[in-house]
Amino acid sequence: MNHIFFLSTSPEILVEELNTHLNKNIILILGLCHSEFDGRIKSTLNSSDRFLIVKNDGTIILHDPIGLKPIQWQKPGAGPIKFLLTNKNELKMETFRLKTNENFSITFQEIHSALAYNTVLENRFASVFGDEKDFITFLAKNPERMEEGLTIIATEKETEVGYIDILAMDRSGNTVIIEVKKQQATPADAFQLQRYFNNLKLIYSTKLRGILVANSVPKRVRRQLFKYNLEYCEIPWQEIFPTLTRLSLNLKTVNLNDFF
Amino acid sequence: MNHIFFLSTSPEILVEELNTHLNKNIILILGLCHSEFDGRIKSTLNSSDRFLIVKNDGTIILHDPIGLKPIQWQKPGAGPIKFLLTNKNELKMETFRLKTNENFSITFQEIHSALAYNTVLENRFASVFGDEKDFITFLAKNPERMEEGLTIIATEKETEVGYIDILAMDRSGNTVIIEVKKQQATPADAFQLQRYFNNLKLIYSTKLRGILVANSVPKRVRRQLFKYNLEYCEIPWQEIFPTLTRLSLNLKTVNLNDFF
DNA sequence: GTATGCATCTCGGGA
DNA sequence: TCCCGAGGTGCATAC
Repeated sequence: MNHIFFLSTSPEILVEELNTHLNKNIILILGLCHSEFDGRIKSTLNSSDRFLIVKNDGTIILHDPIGLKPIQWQKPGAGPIKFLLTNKNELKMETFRLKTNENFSITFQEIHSALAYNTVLENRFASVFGDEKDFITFLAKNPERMEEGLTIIATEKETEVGYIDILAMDRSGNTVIIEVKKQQATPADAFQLQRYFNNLKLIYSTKLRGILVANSVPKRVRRQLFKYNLEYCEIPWQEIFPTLTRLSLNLKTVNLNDFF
Repeated sequence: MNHIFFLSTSPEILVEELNTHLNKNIILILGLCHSEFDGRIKSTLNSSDRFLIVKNDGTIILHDPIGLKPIQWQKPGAGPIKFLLTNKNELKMETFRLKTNENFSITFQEIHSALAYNTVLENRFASVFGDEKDFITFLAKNPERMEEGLTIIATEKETEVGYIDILAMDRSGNTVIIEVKKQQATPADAFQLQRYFNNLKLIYSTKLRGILVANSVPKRVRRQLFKYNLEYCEIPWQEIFPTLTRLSLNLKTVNLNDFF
């Protein structure tokens, strides 16, 4: 059973209500507010109609009428959050995070609407398919997509300068460093490969190759790779992975049919 | 004047109401839902109590009861968004972004609460102090914080391999490349400096130094820098800048340049 | 429009 | 805990 609590828009009443709901029920407040965050950065907002969410884990999210990212926020785990009345009888939220010395305060000059609610059914499981790890797994199982005759040695191999996505060996016995990017390659990606290459070159001398695998590789990045004797391989993962998910979904159906 | 519209929790009525509010008023729905995003990645959520925001610019934000980041979302500018009834009489939201071939749908098995509101006062101005640019400005005015006798030559200097944060000259006439990070340095930051260094080495030969300025520099990054004859300088910007903001607030009438 | 780099990045994994 | 790198990164800015 879920409960919604419609709260008062009068600050004096609301502040009491909020302090009973805080950390127990999720709080939503719509109103005219100004605010200030002072910590890792100092950010000041003038009066405007905004929308505040306060979750039970201490998450604070302040939204403007447009845009995906909140205009100000606080990560979970900071607290304690305090609701109080200013000497002008305005509702004020305050919080302070000791570790990072962060202050966050919001003052509501007007409350348009406020409510609290609790959730009973919380199923936080999310299945995700198609991230870089899935791409690496796919490539490790299908190395011929990159080059014939590749043998996978390791994935996520740790080195002094970072983790190498895939380490392989080619037909000619060269060790091959493979850096994988789901998206279009950037100059920074090429430098990342170069970083691994330079580090392992000290060990493998000339028997070493480096390949940047990406959804696409712009000319600028190709030239850069060429300059350092590195290679690239374009594999359109963004086209491949939807096909794979459908295949896996089809297989799941077959398994279910076996049960009936 | 601001308006709050409390909407029906009956799907049949709600779907009509939502289609009148869509793109005009911000919509909030609390309910039990499952959902799927299929585009750059495939993400599936099982039934759980969640909280949906639909803004007028097409932003869609779906929040779990905990956590800062939405569990699923859509950036502004995609649309069109559609609300409809499934054959089970459930409220369903659908949207499709042609350009990136992204599908996003949310199905509510139960509506706990729904409302819409419009905002009149929208003052989106936010003042921010303390980002990397401010750090660079501070260092350019206080080069002795990094090293005695430094003369600033340029900031944001463009090169073939990117922008150099600060270019300076030391007492001995060496050109100094300075890469600035507000936060803890990462191996990638060290390599970025190395990029600039290698590029300018062709011009300045041995009369060139590189310094990574950061809030802190982990040992592994120090070793990496040392290996390539690069240097680092730890400056706790996170401690310095709140002092600066307070000074500037107290002394607005005084010439700030006196302090820098 | 694309390219580039910062971000109060956030988040999760691994040592 | 710190460190490290991916992200449906988002987002502003420069071109």
